[in-house]
Amino acid sequence: MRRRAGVASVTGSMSELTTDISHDQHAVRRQKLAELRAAGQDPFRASCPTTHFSADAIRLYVEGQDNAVSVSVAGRLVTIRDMGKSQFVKILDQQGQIQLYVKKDVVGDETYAAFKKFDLGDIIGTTGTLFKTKSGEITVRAERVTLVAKALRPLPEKWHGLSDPEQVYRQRYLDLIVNPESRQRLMLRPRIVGHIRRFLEARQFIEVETPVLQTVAGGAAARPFTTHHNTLGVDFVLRISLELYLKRLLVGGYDRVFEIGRNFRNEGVSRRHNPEFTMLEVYQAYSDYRGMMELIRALLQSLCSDVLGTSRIKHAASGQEIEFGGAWREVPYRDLIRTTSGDAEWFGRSKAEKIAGAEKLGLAVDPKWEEFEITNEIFSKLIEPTLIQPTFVIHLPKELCPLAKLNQEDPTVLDVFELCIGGMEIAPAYSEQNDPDVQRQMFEAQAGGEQQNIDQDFLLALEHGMPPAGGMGVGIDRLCILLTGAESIRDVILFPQLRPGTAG
RNA sequence: GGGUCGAUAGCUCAACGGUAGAGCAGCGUCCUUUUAAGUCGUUGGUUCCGGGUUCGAAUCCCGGUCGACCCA
Repeated sequence: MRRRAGVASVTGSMSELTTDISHDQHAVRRQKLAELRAAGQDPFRASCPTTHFSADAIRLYVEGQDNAVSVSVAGRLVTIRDMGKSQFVKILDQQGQIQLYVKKDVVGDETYAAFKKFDLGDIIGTTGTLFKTKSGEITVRAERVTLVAKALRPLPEKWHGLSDPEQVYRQRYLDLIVNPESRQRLMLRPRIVGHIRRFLEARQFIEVETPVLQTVAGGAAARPFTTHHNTLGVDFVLRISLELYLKRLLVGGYDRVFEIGRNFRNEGVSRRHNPEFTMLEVYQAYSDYRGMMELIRALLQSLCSDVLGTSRIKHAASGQEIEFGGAWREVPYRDLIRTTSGDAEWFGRSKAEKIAGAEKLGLAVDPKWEEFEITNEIFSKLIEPTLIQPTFVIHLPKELCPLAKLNQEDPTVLDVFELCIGGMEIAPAYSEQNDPDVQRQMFEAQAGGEQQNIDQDFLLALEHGMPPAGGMGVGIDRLCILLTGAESIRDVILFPQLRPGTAG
């Protein structure tokens, strides 16, 4: 990581007193680069026409018909098996690896001599015909091979790959080249996101983009990042949620709307938290939280069948299998609290009794907390981690969210659910509050003395009339953790946030 | 922010108070269907950084940097 290539050493054992750089791979490659240039070759070509990616090319092979199909492919040289006058090598492209067979009496002496100087890591292009080797691997019999871009640094070891987590994250490109499981996992994410887009578009949802730079960070309770606009002379915050702008669009007549975008929260970094993370938020006018239940279940089940090809996924942390098929468990928040606390009358207890009860359960409780916070500590510490199978926790207490509608039969709870899977909150959804006066009261109660943190423009929009709607947020990173069986958010984010440091 | 653990060759890892090693990669040789290809030879180190203890430190102690895990 913080090491540098050693300087070339001078060895007196050599016949002339020359600098021996044979141990210094960077210097050896620099020298090869200089030789190529001296010979009038371009070690960094402007282009390299190809006809196929690797897997597509392999699919063209017709059984029993060697050398019938010609392809041009390009990629990074990742394996070399040198047998003197012929070599088997493998190149890696976007689709994976393909083997090339480079034979001296096919490519000619001059090309073969040049090819022998190629290094692992170089990017090369080739044209040739497909055949099957005697061990059954479909391979390109190279007729031409060209160096397309020289690599001046060596690749990590081929068998163990790159395992230092710091280097994996800082030099993700190396991880992607040498660790196939990382490639697979990270390439699954765009397929998941693409599927979500197509799923929602098929249901007539409109995708939009709303501001990242905001004057009030609304829609969630989190510390924002602050920044500054020079010519306007105004401080901005980076958004912590998408909610309030998407609801403005409900007012504006976008009846089904969604955004997949980055949120920023100036809080801790952990296995489940990255300072910037991706949320899907979706709003459907004239629906409600129960409509969102149908939506998320259909979405996740279609992801399982269309992208993953299975409805059962191994949960890395617990070792259990998560079953996404069928109907999902639905349970009121208060029932879970009563069961876990072992106290059927929990919600009738005084604050002192709740503190004593929570401590008896082994929880550290701050006496300054409100009663609902003490209760919610039981949920987040003792209940949520145990909800491995998909579970809709419904009817959360009204203090927990100022943006949802109260239940009509029991106005102490909300018409909301929290979808928990794999011990994580995956998707909260609400029947959205659309009464501007109730919304204002909820904001004021939540803000306490910090009235400047209330988004007055949003309340003005509500006064123009917002249709009733179901709304839902889905943490895309957490969903990817779940669907890829990853253990950490850093394994599903290409470039997770680290302290500044130097790679290589 | 607190606790625990970690950093040694380009990469993966040994050595745990007494001459810093191996495999892969590199360099040189043999080999025209290999699959971690094989074969013979060989180079390569500020042991993360800075102090300290000791006759002697990769190893023990203190401080720092970066990372991992747990907790807040």
